[in-house]
Amino acid sequence: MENKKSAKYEPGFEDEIYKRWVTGRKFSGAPDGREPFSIAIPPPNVTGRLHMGHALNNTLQDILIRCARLRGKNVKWAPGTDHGGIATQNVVEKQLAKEGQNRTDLGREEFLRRVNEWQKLYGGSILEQLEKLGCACDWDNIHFTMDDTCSRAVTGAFIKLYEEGKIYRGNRLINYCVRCGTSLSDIEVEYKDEKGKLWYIKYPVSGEKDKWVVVATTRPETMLGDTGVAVNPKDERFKGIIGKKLVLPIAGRDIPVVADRIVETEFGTGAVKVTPAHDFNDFEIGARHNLETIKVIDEKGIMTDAAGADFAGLTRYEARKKVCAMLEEDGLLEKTEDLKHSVSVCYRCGEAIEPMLSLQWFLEMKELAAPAIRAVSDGSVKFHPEHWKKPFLNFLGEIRDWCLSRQIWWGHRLPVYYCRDCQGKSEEPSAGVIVSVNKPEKCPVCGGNNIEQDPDVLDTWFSSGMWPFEVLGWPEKTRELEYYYPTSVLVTGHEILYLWVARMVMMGIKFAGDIPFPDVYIHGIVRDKHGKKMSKSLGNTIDPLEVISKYGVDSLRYALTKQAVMGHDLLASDENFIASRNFMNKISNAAVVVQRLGKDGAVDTEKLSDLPDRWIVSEFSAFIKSAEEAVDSYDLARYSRLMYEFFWSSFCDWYLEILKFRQGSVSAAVVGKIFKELLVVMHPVIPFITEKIYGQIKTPGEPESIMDCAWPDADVSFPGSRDDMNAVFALIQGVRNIRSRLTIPASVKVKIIVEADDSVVKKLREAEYFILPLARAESMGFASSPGKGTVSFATPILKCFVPVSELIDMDAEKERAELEIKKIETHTAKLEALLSNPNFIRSAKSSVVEQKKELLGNFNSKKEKTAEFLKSLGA
RNA sequence: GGGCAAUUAGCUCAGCUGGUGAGAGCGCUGCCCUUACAAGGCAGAGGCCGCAGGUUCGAAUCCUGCAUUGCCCACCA
Repeated sequence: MENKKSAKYEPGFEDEIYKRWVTGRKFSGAPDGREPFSIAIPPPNVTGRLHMGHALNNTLQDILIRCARLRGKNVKWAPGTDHGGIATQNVVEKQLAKEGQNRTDLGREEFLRRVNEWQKLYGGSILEQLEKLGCACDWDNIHFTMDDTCSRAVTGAFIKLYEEGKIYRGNRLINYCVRCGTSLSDIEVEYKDEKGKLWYIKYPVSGEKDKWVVVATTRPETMLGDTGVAVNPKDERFKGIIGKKLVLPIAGRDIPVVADRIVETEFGTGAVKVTPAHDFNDFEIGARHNLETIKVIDEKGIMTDAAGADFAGLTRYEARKKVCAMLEEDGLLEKTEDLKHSVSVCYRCGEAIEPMLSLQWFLEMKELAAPAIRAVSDGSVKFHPEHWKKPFLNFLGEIRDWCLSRQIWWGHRLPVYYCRDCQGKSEEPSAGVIVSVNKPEKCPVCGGNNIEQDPDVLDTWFSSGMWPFEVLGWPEKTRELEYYYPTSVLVTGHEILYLWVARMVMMGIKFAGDIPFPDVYIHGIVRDKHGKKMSKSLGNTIDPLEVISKYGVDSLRYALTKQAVMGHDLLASDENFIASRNFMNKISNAAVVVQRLGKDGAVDTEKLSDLPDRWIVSEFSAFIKSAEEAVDSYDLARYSRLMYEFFWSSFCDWYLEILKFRQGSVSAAVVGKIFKELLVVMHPVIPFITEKIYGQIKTPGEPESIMDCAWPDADVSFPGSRDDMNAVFALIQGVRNIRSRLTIPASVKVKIIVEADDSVVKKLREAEYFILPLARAESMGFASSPGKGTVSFATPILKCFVPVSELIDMDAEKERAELEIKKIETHTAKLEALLSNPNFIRSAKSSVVEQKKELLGNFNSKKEKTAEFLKSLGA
């Protein structure tokens, strides 16, 4: 105790604590009579490595979980991983490529074996990284979107939807990524602004000399698949040409001119080439006018035979060049213009999407969306912040059918089988289709055994859409499902609102019979210190694990949380982590003081007599209340800022400083109690340091772990204590201000003389034991005639004089006093005007009026006292 | 084209269900290694709260318009 005890915050102790939590089964949840609180983790991809987004997302969840647990709820945080279809397949394929192989070399079975192997080896590392973060996940129940439970759920759901006629197979225009080799749903497509060109091409009118229609296009290579040209029916320029035929250049085919309202007269030439097989608009135009569809680009991005002998086998980009060259040669290329337009790209690899006609499986969405729309509209599902509600509803309202099938191998294979014999007998798309959990022995129609399973797998989002009830055991009617579903809240970023959240709401209502969660807490994204989005290609990523080893997990968690203001992105910078680390250091050090000050013990906080005790207890209660409110409204940034403020300013800067000068043991007991309870309240955000310190200061009868402590009560407070303390603070700060202004060295003690009412004097006497040391004063006297050579200041309830004859600068002091009076006058003038305004008196709440009156009184009182001081200076 | 958000101290951001010397962290200035903490303490400087209107007794806070930035959605051939 006599030796200086180093309390520097040195991370590195966390793993051991985490191990204790796990072996102590602190994270496991099982149904009981308490109120449940559950969260299904947004499952990271098995390929994932912890990034700042994960760190933020999981820290926030962990805070909610730990908080709920401390506040007496039965919590369950269900962890797990997502198989991540395309993403994972891409990763393994890349690895194969390094070995000079590709997946077709291996064959489906062997490839899947490799992915599984890979997944087993690396898939768990993301979860280990969550442990590093301190996440209180229920590790006894880890799920994986391709484990047995999830697979059963997925197949069951698919079959049910098929039997209800919501899943169908159709030849439709879909988005296809030629690099990933699969179709994508419309929301897996991203748009990128690009500088492109607009080519103006002449399409000669069939049978008429020197007459042509000029069309503008950004993709000249698709003209090989043109089966029409469309113009707006109201466009006067094309009145005579509608219904005529044009000769498609290069191909030489005749194509009709049709009128369609979708065509903008303003854009380009007002005439659009129509390629129904490779453009969504064109597809619709084609459908409306019975135009042929000619597929000129295949799934590999290569021109098909239908593109003509000159082009078949070329890539789409080679074809573009050649088409342009040939048009130029024929004099049919009128001009080209630069054009900025948006290009659709694959959200997994960034490759340009090729819209194409393709036979795929779709899920009819309108009916599924309807109850989800209702749930969001009536507030059964709420968004925090609320402004996401509108775009979410908008998405659901305009939802299109979901292309479910993916032409990759890694994923849930469609539970769809084809009887090749029956298929051959009919043109019907449903002919020979058998949807079944297992491969049927024989065809139920023809009895044959020429049966093959569909090679495609399901969109990975289909299985994650069922996550909140999959993790609780659905379709089994488990006790957990019964007890923990719906989960309490979903914590996620906004980038997967449609891709994932919307699907969960729809599937939850459809299959689990209820919304999956009543609250969706949407946080921002973590950017670099310049506000740029972090990306590997920019090289500006910050590895949370590095931050953890450098500054400690708690520092990372705190730094992220304090910035997690609803609706805002956050910045990851060293400055932030350092500030957090300093906070941890302060806590470590405060623990030393608290321990030295002594013992804990039973304290009746309701019978405290010492002002600072009464004050800190009241402040603490107020803090807890605000902290609870903050957590209940998912304002975790506020929660963490509140704890910082209370701890640093109220607890350390004032209370601990005061206690150093207090005799007796009551305060020592109070400080122990409050500090311990403070650790409990801070624990959800900074779990490790609080557990560590708790372990050091806990007394024998108390729980082993801070996780089992009770959340403190917030109902003790002493009404006048804040005012009284503020008055004392004002006195101390006034004296310190004078000391600083006159650069009185710390070693020199001053005398202070106070002029005040008896009641004030009495309180100051009681507080004298800490006023003197904190103001560095040797004595505090009470008098009304301080004599010459003093510097002074006033608060509303007292005047204070500090004799400093040899240091005083009369002119400067006068100036200060005059300035102070002027400042006060500007405020009193405003207040007086306000209070003499009958409208204000009439309309404002009486409490506000009272408050203003008091404020004016305080100003006046202070002004009066300052004026007296000015007078004494001889002004 | 439509929608949403942001704009407050040199920097990064709180505050915004209207109530009156506008807050924090970092940075800056001055004094202090005062036996928890220099990763600290104390005291300061620094803000027409984006611009222009409006509502109100009262606006950083509500409304309208504008500007700048960012994001989302859309059938920009």
